[in-house]
Amino acid sequence: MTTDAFLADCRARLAFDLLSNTWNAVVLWALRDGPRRPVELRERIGGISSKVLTETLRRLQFNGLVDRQADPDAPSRIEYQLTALGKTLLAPIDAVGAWAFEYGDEVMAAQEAACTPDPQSPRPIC
Amino acid sequence: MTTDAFLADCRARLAFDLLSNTWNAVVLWALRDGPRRPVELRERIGGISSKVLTETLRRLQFNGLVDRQADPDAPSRIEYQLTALGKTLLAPIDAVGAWAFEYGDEVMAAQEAACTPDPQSPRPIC
DNA sequence: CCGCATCCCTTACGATACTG
DNA sequence: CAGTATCGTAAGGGATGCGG
Repeated sequence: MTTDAFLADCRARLAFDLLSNTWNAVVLWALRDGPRRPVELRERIGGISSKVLTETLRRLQFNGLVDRQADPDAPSRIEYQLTALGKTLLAPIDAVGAWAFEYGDEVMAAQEAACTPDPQSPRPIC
Repeated sequence: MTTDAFLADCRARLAFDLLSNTWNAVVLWALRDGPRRPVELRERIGGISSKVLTETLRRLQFNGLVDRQADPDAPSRIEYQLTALGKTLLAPIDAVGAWAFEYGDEVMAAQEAACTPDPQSPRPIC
């Protein structure tokens, strides 16, 4: 792959920007099984306000990852679903999620260790 | 994998938090080939200020992904390198980067399309 | 060169309340 | 239920300058 060039302002930054916020990846993931209504998404996800969910969906829509559709019979019934492009992002997201499951404990352990620091090391963040 | 549970406040969020800022992934990537001094990192990366780089490295250090070492001979010569844990994150990062190389064009195309909108669709972000 | 201290700005995010 | 409008806070990030 030798994606070394993605430093500076290479194209790969684009994907990191897509994942550089709290909710994009989570919402994409919540849509993995098929179309979902906003209220369903909020239930599945938990802890996301209506406003932020809408913002996130607009952002994903803007980037071509998500599609918005109103039920022809009941136009107030809205559904969102992944586009073909959006589905292709599930694999990388899954890779990140799988990593977390495997190494999440180590990260938390490191955080705790950093909070009871060896006094002579350059001070940690905490 | 069925990481469906990572919605709500599951552990998988941990990894997304790690990648939920502009520079963490980029700096990790810049360290992939071995130890680097801050000045080297800034050259490789481009567009990152000294202050922000330091903050980022502290953050990564705090999460156990990066290690800071001073040259015993010249203590003002500092080097950072990936920890074993940090190296394991390279694979998921690579997955994201590879995705960007493959689909980045489509994202940019979608962005442009959203900026010259079909007037009757729910307004895009722009 | 390292990295800390300031200052300032922008934006994400959250809570709440309100309209169709 | 879907979405918007406000308001407020917190944090990321950029620019600059200083001290070790």
